[in-house]
Amino acid sequence: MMEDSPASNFLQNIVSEDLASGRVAEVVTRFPPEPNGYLHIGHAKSISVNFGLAEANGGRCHLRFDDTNPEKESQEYIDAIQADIRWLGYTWDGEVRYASAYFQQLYDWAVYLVEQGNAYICDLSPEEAREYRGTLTESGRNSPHRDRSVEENLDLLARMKAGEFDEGARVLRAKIDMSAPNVNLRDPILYRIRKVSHHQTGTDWVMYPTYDFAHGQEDAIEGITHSICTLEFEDHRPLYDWFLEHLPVTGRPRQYEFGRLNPSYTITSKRKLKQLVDDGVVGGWDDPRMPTVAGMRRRGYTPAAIRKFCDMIGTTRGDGVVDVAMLEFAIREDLNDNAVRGMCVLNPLKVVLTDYPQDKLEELSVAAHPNRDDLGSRVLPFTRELFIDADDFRAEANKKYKRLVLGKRVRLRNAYVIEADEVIVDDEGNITAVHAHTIPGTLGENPADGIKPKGVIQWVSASHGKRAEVRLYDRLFNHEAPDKGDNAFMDYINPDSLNVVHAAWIEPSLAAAVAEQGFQFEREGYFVADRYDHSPDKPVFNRTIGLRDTWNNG
RNA sequence: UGGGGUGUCGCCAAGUGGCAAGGCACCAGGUUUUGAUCCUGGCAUUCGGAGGUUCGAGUCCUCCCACCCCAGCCA
Repeated sequence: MMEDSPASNFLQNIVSEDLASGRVAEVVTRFPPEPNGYLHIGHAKSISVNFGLAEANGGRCHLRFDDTNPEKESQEYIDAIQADIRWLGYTWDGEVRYASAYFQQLYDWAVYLVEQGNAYICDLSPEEAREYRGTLTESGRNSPHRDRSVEENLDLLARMKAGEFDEGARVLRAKIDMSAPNVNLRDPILYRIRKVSHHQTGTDWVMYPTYDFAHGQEDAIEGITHSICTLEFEDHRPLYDWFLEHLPVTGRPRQYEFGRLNPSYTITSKRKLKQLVDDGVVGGWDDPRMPTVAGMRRRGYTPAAIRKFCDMIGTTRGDGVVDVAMLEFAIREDLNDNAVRGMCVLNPLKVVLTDYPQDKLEELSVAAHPNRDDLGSRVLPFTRELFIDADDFRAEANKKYKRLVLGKRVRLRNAYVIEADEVIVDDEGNITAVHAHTIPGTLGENPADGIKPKGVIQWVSASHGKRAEVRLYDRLFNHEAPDKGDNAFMDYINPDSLNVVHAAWIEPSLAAAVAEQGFQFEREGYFVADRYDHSPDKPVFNRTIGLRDTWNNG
């Protein structure tokens, strides 16, 4: 096995050079979510990049809540985000950090900027400010308040902090350049008045710093060396640097951007994900169909698979759409290697083995995994009456059909080869049962007469099997790029994204599964015992992902 | 004639002037008590386009084209 050296990517190259040249002695990164929603697959990528870069280079990674806009944030999100990061298997350095813990320092720096003549209080209304800002192709105009004296600005700023002004009445702005081609540099807003309680600081503040005035300084305070974000912040980098240059900060972090992850058939806009939750399209942020970390967890995806996927797709400055098939591959690979096997019949059809004694019971000991002896074995009760899947029987079929057919043989997985003799039909012509007989001596052996069955099917003892609820999930959207356009994503909801089988049959050992344990139900796919609803008395499994299926002309 | 980015196989992605890695997907075989796994083989005379420099260019230069981001008192 090759040593898994850190995947080569442009960020690793930068870090390597910085370490080699001595620009930094240690790599310190940070994952800085705003607690305004649950983490999704895109965040998982960012976490993988930030924690991964630190891990691979003997550095550290901080977890910092970028909580500068209390209106949309909450403690619920803070708790969920921490749980998700831990579940993914990452450990942040030291305590959890909060941008809000730096509010006083940030305010002091705002005062400093005013004193230096680099910031001013502006009384323009939001509408006026927009008008003064100009457009992408036309220069902006200076605010009429741009040349207030330092004294007046200091007084106004203090009164703003004291709560004398209404929301929207005034803002603090940096004095940069209203004609800058980069719109972010046209006297950006540093502070806005928001008379709302903050989940961390309560009512201590009535004004809050904007992302631009906070982020770089937070990084500097924490000694972050490489501040990694996504591409859309690229235009903010000049501003990020401007503050670091004009403020008496000690650290000198640098911002680098990489391309956002966009898996096909999924949405990664927090606003849209929230809408799915609020509109009841899904059961919640952790609905197994959601691309959230909590949703993927409940779906049965594993941390190892998610991390593998993040490594597979690389880290670049491109902004393409990654085929979800890659994510699915990572999930299947991990589960195939590690999940215990079991048998489950989703659409039961009774099979009566007419030659098998009514009261006979054989307890077959079979491998838990086809090529992992270390995973042990399980016991399968074999009896006269069994259930097989209705799709695995046909009165007649062509030779491509490798399952049970009247007058033909099939191997019952881990048990006997049987041959179908008769179809039992009810008054309306529906098949209610199949009568069959076993081929003697076929337990672990091929038929003595040399007539090998063409196929193998799963089964569950009708008398010893357990009932279970099985939730079959499929992709939430039936459009490759549902995120394109404004609200079109609601039109692309897959109406068949959830199909609940209320009375499936599972082999008895599966009922003992512990919540979140993953299995492969042979020939059906990978399933996980539901994190919340599963219990031995009332087993509930979620389909994580189907098996790869190349039998495409049934 | 606003600024900033990105363009290498259907998708992701190596490649940093020397003769186009790899993965996913797909196709064709083989093994198989899972139509799974596994194994073998196939899959870019060509790198957005056109010129140019060079013995030699995906890599350098010029021009052009396409797509993405930015005009929140969101992040």
